[in-house]
Amino acid sequence: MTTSHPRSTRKIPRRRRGATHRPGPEPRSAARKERSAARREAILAAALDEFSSRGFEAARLDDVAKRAGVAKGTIYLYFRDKESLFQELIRAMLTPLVGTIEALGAADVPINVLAERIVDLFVREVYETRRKDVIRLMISEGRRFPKLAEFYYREVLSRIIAAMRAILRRAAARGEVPQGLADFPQIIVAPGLVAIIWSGLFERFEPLDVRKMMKAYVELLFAPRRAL
Amino acid sequence: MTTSHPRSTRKIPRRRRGATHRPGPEPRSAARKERSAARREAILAAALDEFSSRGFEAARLDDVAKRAGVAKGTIYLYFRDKESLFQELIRAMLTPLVGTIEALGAADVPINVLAERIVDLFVREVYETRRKDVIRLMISEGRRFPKLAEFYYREVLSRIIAAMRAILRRAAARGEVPQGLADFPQIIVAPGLVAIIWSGLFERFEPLDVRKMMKAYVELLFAPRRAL
Amino acid sequence: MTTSHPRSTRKIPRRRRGATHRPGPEPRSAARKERSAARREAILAAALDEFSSRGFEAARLDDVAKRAGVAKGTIYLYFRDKESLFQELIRAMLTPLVGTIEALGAADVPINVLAERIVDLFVREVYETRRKDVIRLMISEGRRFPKLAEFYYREVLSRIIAAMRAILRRAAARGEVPQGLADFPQIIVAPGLVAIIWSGLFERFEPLDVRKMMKAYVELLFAPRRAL
Amino acid sequence: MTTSHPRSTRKIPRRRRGATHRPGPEPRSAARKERSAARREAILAAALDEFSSRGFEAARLDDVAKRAGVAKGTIYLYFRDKESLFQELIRAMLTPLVGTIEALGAADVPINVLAERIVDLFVREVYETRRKDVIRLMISEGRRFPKLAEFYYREVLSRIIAAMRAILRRAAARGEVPQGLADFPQIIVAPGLVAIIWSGLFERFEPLDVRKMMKAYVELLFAPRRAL
DNA sequence: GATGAATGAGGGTTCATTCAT
DNA sequence: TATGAATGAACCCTCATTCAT
Repeated sequence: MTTSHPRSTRKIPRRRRGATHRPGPEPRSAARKERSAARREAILAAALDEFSSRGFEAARLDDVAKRAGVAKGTIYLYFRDKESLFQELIRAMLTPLVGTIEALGAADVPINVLAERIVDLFVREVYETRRKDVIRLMISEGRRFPKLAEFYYREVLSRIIAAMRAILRRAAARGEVPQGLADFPQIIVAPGLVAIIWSGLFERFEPLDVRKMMKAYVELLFAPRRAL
Repeated sequence: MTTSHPRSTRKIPRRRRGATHRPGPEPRSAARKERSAARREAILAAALDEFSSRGFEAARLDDVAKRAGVAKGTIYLYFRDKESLFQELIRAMLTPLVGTIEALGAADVPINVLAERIVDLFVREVYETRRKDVIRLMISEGRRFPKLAEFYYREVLSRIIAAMRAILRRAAARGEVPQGLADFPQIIVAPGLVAIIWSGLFERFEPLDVRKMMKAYVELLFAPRRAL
Repeated sequence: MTTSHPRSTRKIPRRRRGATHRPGPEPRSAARKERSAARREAILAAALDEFSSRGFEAARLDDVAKRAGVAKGTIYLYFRDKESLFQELIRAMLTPLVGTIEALGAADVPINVLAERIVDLFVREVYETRRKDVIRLMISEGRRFPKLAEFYYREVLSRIIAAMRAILRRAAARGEVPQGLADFPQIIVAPGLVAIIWSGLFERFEPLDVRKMMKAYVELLFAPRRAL
Repeated sequence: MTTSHPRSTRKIPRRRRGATHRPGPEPRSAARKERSAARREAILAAALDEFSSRGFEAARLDDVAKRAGVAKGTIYLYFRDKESLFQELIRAMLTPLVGTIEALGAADVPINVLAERIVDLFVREVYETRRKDVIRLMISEGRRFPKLAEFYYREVLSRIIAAMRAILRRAAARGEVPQGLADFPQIIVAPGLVAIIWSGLFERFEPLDVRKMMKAYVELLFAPRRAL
């Protein structure tokens, strides 16, 4: 199952797309290459802004272009279409996370120390950056981009989960956490995700101190236990 | 042919969409009333399907109508516009939850017993029903409907949170959970939300046994502790 | 399924249609500027045709576009919406009239000479041109565009009336017309308007020789009088 | 030529109309007949209100029904469709005028006396009544209803014009007006029409005292002349 | 007759995408 | 490369008309 509905985002491409679309312009000189990369970045940044505040469908490439300081057509020099732009945006911002987390997980330290590091990483590298918005986008729009969800699962999530699982297994072996927990690493990241969702929807009614919440969570999880 | 662009004369739609829009046709006879209610339900059900699979913006009222077995115009007899349809959908399905949860929370039983009840409620009344989709919609689209988010916060979330807090305070008083937890009831519901998100995005890659996960979570949280 | 009807969350269109809407695309090169102006003219001309034969409401922008040889969306590059198109059409074509009439009125010649000139102006510059249709539109649709009516009154009519009044006062001072006439310059232009209305409605049953009618009118008005 | 455009108001009737449509319900008893006539009148009155304030296209039968205090479907018991309603409205209100004017014209009195009577008739029977609105409608919408224009020309205008012509010929024979005037009776009614148009468009900027204007006009036309 | 719920064609407007310059 | 004018498919919403009750 991809989506219950038979139609893709845009049923049939308006006009046939050339099969030879290059992922970006091929600049000759180093200066051009630099300028080109800068434009690409500008477009991605603008796209994040627009997608974040309006959602994928409602965001207008016109606005992205304006915000990026380029012409509408220029976007198409760097991205095949709106969907590509969206997907590349998510890929570009989430991919780097994996390595960092895997690296963290490799350290052989007590679970509560590790937990603190992970929380810190989450807050500094995700919650306090644009990555928060990207994850929110992934959560909100991912369902309609099965390919993207698949990529995200394969390249990001599954690896983070694997790292988590390894950590949890080691911790369980040491008696720091219950055995069964390694089966559900989702539990570990759940409050982080909820914080992201909360910040987007309800912050204005009831602010949330993420760091404090994460700390409370870690304490809850890894407080010394009587018998396991 | 040189005048500057004049502004539109009529800025206001011909008729103020009044606050008194009736929630549907007002049928005279009982038979009609029944039929009317059935249609309303059919439209809401169809809308949930379409909104769920495509998202609010991308969903087409044409498809909603087709799926509900009515003409496009009929939708407008029951809902003012697409947005109203969306919001009523969410309100109608989430509002009833509150009472049930508050009722549960009133019972003065040990936290792990209560937790089990709540998990059961969540699985049966949310996760295994269309409410799961509605919550997913709320998460995905809520940002672009501030009024809806506010309604949801005020009428649903804040009351659920209050109930949770009460439960957690009682549990903390008994030494069942750490003191600080009552400050972050979000922690308690986090895995439930994550399960909902997961089911929408990654179920097909890696199925999730919610009941088991929730059980693991409850065990983790409320396992007997050494010292708090 | 019982909540009262919620109001729409987003009451304001995504983007305020600003006061700074440009009157058309802003072409860089001279060639483009020319082409752009030509398109604008083509759209206005087509719009006049369609509005004239169908009326504002019944006219379809699709037909305007087809007649102008552009795509439907192109219209929106030059005009904010259907109403703007209509209003600009009227403004653009009627504004230039004022200067000409005021200039005519400045000449200090006997009333019957002046009258002849005005009649000639009316026939050549209005009755035998598209301006006749524009005035007919103004008469037919003006009621539903109060802003347009106001503009028309302020920028066109009141000035024409002022010019007429000046002329009539001078003529009255010379004993060429009764004193009271200056209070009702509408009387002077009445047959012209009636000719325009007639041409639209009854020409096919009974053609009207405007020039002759206007001549008869002038003779009637300004024939030498016994005593005033 | 009917209209320059090839399409009628509604290209093709949505569904075939029965050829046997009766112009109104056929009530059995006198009471019913009365009630039926009253409804018809109510609908016509409501239609006049709505058509007058919005124009034919923009007026909604829903509003007409509401204003008339009947259901939407009821209108179709009395009139074939929106267009019929419009046309019958105009016919019903303008037809009675003819007799009155013809009667007036039959009196053999000096032109200025007659003129005064006609002015009085116009003000009391047209300008100060709903007939003013009907004439305004005829002027505004007539172009798109060639059949109606034809009816109006044949049944109303041509007869009024004939009456006017007879009057003017008699007056010319007496030397009261120039010979040529009988060729253009439109001139006589022109200020009346202009007053109607003015009242709809510009009254709020500059009120017009019709009676005074008509009086000024009559004086202008029929003041004793030196030589004709 | 009278009702008003239901229909569905129609049209204004938007916006992703293209392409001439 | 970059631009932005132009395109036209798509979609929300309206409302004349029908017809079951």
